Amino acid sequence: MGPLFQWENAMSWTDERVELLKKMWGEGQSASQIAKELGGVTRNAVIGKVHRLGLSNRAGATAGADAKPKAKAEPKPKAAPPKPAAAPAAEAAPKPKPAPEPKPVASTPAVLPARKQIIPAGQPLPPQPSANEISPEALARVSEIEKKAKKLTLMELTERTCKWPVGDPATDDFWFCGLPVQQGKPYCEAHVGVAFQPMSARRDRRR
DNA sequence: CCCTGATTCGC
DNA sequence: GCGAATCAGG
Repeated sequence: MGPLFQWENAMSWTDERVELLKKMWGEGQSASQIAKELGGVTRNAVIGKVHRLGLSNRAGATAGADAKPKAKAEPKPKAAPPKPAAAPAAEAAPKPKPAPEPKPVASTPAVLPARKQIIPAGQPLPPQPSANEISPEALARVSEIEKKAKKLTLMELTERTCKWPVGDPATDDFWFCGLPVQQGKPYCEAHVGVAFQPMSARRDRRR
Protein backbone atom coordinates (compact mmCIF):
# COMPACT_ATOMS: atom_id res chain seq x y z
CA MET A 1 0.00 0.00 0.00
CA GLY A 2 1.07 3.40 -0.72
CA PRO A 3 -1.42 4.96 -2.99
CA LEU A 4 0.49 8.16 -2.60
CA PHE A 5 2.35 9.62 -5.47
CA GLN A 6 5.47 7.75 -6.08
CA TRP A 7 8.70 9.51 -6.59
CA GLU A 8 9.49 7.01 -9.26
CA ASN A 9 11.94 5.61 -6.81
CA ALA A 10 14.49 8.04 -8.03
CA MET A 11 12.87 11.19 -9.28
CA SER A 12 14.03 10.51 -12.75
CA TRP A 13 13.02 12.66 -15.63
CA THR A 14 9.88 10.88 -16.54
CA ASP A 15 7.80 11.96 -19.44
CA GLU A 16 5.39 13.73 -17.18
CA ARG A 17 8.04 15.54 -15.27
CA VAL A 18 9.71 16.60 -18.46
CA GLU A 19 6.42 17.85 -19.75
CA LEU A 20 5.82 19.88 -16.67
CA LEU A 21 9.31 21.20 -16.98
CA LYS A 22 8.73 22.24 -20.56
CA LYS A 23 5.40 23.76 -19.70
CA MET A 24 6.67 25.80 -16.80
CA TRP A 25 9.83 26.82 -18.58
CA GLY A 26 7.75 27.90 -21.51
CA GLU A 27 5.61 29.94 -19.21
CA GLY A 28 8.64 31.78 -18.07
CA GLN A 29 8.88 30.17 -14.68
CA SER A 30 12.29 30.24 -13.14
CA ALA A 31 14.36 27.13 -12.74
CA SER A 32 14.08 27.29 -9.00
CA GLN A 33 10.33 27.53 -9.16
CA ILE A 34 10.17 24.58 -11.48
CA ALA A 35 12.48 22.63 -9.26
CA LYS A 36 10.34 23.39 -6.27
CA GLU A 37 7.24 22.36 -8.08
CA LEU A 38 8.71 19.15 -9.32
CA GLY A 39 10.30 18.36 -6.05
CA GLY A 40 13.25 16.14 -5.54
CA VAL A 41 15.39 18.17 -7.84
CA THR A 42 17.42 21.30 -7.50
CA ARG A 43 17.29 24.25 -9.77
CA ASN A 44 20.63 23.14 -11.13
CA ALA A 45 19.09 19.89 -12.16
CA VAL A 46 16.29 21.72 -13.87
CA ILE A 47 18.65 24.01 -15.70
CA GLY A 48 20.80 21.10 -16.71
CA LYS A 49 17.79 19.29 -18.08
CA VAL A 50 16.57 22.37 -19.83
CA HIS A 51 19.85 22.67 -21.64
CA ARG A 52 19.98 19.01 -22.44
CA LEU A 53 16.52 19.29 -23.90
CA GLY A 54 17.77 22.06 -26.04
CA LEU A 55 15.32 24.66 -24.90
CA SER A 56 17.77 26.91 -23.23
CA ASN A 57 16.61 29.99 -24.99
CA ARG A 58 13.11 30.85 -24.01
CA ALA A 59 12.90 33.86 -26.25
CA GLY A 60 15.11 32.82 -29.07
CA ALA A 61 14.26 29.19 -29.46
CA THR A 62 14.99 29.47 -33.11
CA ALA A 63 15.39 25.83 -33.75
CA GLY A 64 18.36 25.09 -35.90
CA ALA A 65 20.28 28.15 -34.95
CA ASP A 66 21.88 28.14 -31.60
CA ALA A 67 23.54 31.38 -30.91
CA LYS A 68 26.09 31.18 -28.18
CA PRO A 69 28.28 34.20 -28.36
CA LYS A 70 28.99 33.74 -24.74
CA ALA A 71 31.98 31.65 -23.90
CA LYS A 72 32.62 32.28 -20.28
CA ALA A 73 33.26 30.25 -17.24
CA GLU A 74 36.74 29.00 -17.66
CA PRO A 75 38.85 30.32 -14.89
CA LYS A 76 39.67 26.81 -13.87
CA PRO A 77 42.20 25.45 -16.29
CA LYS A 78 41.93 21.92 -15.08
CA ALA A 79 42.94 20.44 -18.37
CA ALA A 80 42.70 23.28 -20.79
CA PRO A 81 40.65 21.47 -23.38
CA PRO A 82 40.66 22.84 -26.89
CA LYS A 83 37.83 25.17 -27.62
CA PRO A 84 36.64 25.33 -31.16
CA ALA A 85 34.88 28.60 -30.75
CA ALA A 86 32.10 28.78 -33.23
CA ALA A 87 31.44 32.16 -34.71
CA PRO A 88 27.74 32.53 -35.17
CA ALA A 89 27.72 36.29 -35.37
CA ALA A 90 24.03 36.52 -35.82
CA GLU A 91 22.69 38.85 -33.24
CA ALA A 92 19.78 40.65 -34.76
CA ALA A 93 16.93 39.10 -32.93
CA PRO A 94 14.91 41.60 -30.93
CA LYS A 95 14.10 40.44 -27.46
CA PRO A 96 10.34 40.14 -27.22
CA LYS A 97 10.47 38.93 -23.68
CA PRO A 98 6.83 38.07 -22.99
CA ALA A 99 7.15 38.97 -19.35
CA PRO A 100 4.11 37.15 -18.01
CA GLU A 101 4.44 38.96 -14.77
CA PRO A 102 2.07 41.84 -14.34
CA LYS A 103 3.92 44.92 -13.39
CA PRO A 104 1.54 47.39 -11.82
CA VAL A 105 4.23 49.98 -12.02
CA ALA A 106 4.31 51.16 -8.47
CA SER A 107 5.45 54.70 -8.71
CA THR A 108 4.92 55.07 -5.04
CA PRO A 109 8.24 55.57 -3.31
CA ALA A 110 7.48 52.91 -0.80
CA VAL A 111 5.58 53.67 2.31
CA LEU A 112 8.51 54.05 4.55
CA PRO A 113 9.61 57.66 4.77
CA ALA A 114 6.57 59.04 6.46
CA ARG A 115 7.95 61.32 9.11
CA LYS A 116 11.64 60.86 9.16
CA GLN A 117 11.77 63.48 11.84
CA ILE A 118 10.34 61.24 14.45
CA ILE A 119 12.15 58.21 13.26
CA PRO A 120 15.29 57.65 15.28
CA ALA A 121 17.28 55.39 13.05
CA GLY A 122 16.96 52.05 11.51
CA GLN A 123 13.30 52.03 12.21
CA PRO A 124 11.35 50.32 9.49
CA LEU A 125 8.39 52.59 9.60
CA PRO A 126 4.76 51.79 9.95
CA PRO A 127 2.76 52.09 6.75
CA GLN A 128 -0.58 52.03 8.44
CA PRO A 129 -3.11 50.84 5.97
CA SER A 130 -6.11 52.99 6.19
CA ALA A 131 -7.73 56.04 4.77
CA ASN A 132 -7.80 54.03 1.65
CA GLU A 133 -10.14 51.64 0.06
CA ILE A 134 -8.30 48.49 -0.67
CA SER A 135 -9.71 45.73 -2.73
CA PRO A 136 -11.80 43.48 -0.56
CA GLU A 137 -10.02 40.56 -2.05
CA ALA A 138 -6.65 41.98 -1.20
CA LEU A 139 -7.77 42.63 2.33
CA ALA A 140 -9.11 39.14 2.61
CA ARG A 141 -5.80 37.83 1.43
CA VAL A 142 -4.02 39.92 3.98
CA SER A 143 -6.25 38.74 6.75
CA GLU A 144 -5.50 35.24 5.75
CA ILE A 145 -1.78 35.60 5.55
CA GLU A 146 -1.71 37.38 8.85
CA LYS A 147 -2.76 34.15 10.36
CA LYS A 148 0.30 32.56 8.91
CA ALA A 149 2.50 35.48 9.67
CA LYS A 150 5.60 34.78 11.63
CA LYS A 151 4.79 37.59 13.95
CA LEU A 152 8.26 38.89 14.22
CA THR A 153 9.44 41.65 16.45
CA LEU A 154 11.18 44.68 15.15
CA MET A 155 14.55 43.22 15.93
CA GLU A 156 13.80 40.00 14.20
CA LEU A 157 13.14 41.65 10.91
CA THR A 158 15.63 41.16 8.15
CA GLU A 159 15.88 42.33 4.62
CA ARG A 160 14.01 39.29 3.54
CA THR A 161 11.14 39.46 5.92
CA CYS A 162 7.93 41.29 5.32
CA LYS A 163 7.95 44.49 7.31
CA TRP A 164 4.25 44.94 7.37
CA PRO A 165 3.16 45.94 10.86
CA VAL A 166 0.11 44.43 12.42
CA GLY A 167 -1.67 45.67 15.45
CA ASP A 168 -1.02 48.63 17.64
CA PRO A 169 2.57 49.40 18.54
CA ALA A 170 1.35 50.59 21.90
CA THR A 171 0.11 47.18 22.81
CA ASP A 172 1.78 43.86 23.06
CA ASP A 173 -0.44 42.70 20.28
CA PHE A 174 1.90 44.18 17.78
CA TRP A 175 4.12 42.34 15.38
CA PHE A 176 5.44 42.32 11.87
CA CYS A 177 4.30 39.96 9.20
CA GLY A 178 7.71 38.42 8.72
CA LEU A 179 6.82 36.29 5.75
CA PRO A 180 9.27 36.08 2.87
CA VAL A 181 9.29 39.31 0.98
CA GLN A 182 8.83 39.63 -2.69
CA GLN A 183 12.21 40.32 -4.09
CA GLY A 184 12.97 43.97 -4.17
CA LYS A 185 9.97 44.78 -2.05
CA PRO A 186 9.72 45.40 1.65
CA TYR A 187 6.64 43.28 1.97
CA CYS A 188 5.42 39.83 1.17
CA GLU A 189 3.30 39.31 -1.86
CA ALA A 190 0.02 39.79 -0.10
CA HIS A 191 1.07 42.96 1.62
CA VAL A 192 2.65 44.33 -1.48
CA GLY A 193 -0.80 44.03 -2.92
CA VAL A 194 -2.26 46.41 -0.40
CA ALA A 195 0.78 48.59 -0.01
CA PHE A 196 1.14 49.45 -3.63
CA GLN A 197 -2.21 50.33 -5.01
CA PRO A 198 -2.07 51.03 -8.71
CA MET A 199 -4.83 53.48 -8.14
CA SER A 200 -8.09 51.84 -8.85
CA ALA A 201 -11.29 50.83 -7.26
CA ARG A 202 -11.37 54.38 -6.26
CA ARG A 203 -15.03 55.21 -6.06
CA ASP A 204 -15.75 58.84 -5.83
CA ARG A 205 -18.36 58.57 -3.27
CA ARG A 206 -19.80 62.00 -2.97
CA ARG A 207 -22.18 61.93 -0.19
C1' DC B 1 22.39 39.53 0.48
C1' DC B 2 19.08 37.57 -2.61
C1' DC B 3 18.12 35.99 -7.11
C1' DT B 4 18.74 34.40 -12.19
C1' DG B 5 20.57 31.22 -15.98
C1' DA B 6 25.12 29.06 -18.17
C1' DT B 7 28.72 26.03 -18.17
C1' DT B 8 31.85 22.42 -16.90
C1' DC B 9 32.92 17.91 -15.72
C1' DG B 10 32.94 13.78 -12.67
C1' DC B 11 29.83 10.39 -12.00
C1' DG C 1 22.08 11.42 -19.05
C1' DC C 2 22.48 13.56 -14.76
C1' DG C 3 23.35 17.39 -11.58
C1' DA C 4 26.67 19.62 -8.03
C1' DA C 5 29.88 22.98 -8.30
C1' DT C 6 31.03 26.89 -10.18
C1' DC C 7 30.72 31.00 -12.77
C1' DA C 8 28.67 35.35 -14.24
C1' DG C 9 25.24 38.86 -14.24
C1' DG C 10 21.06 41.45 -12.05
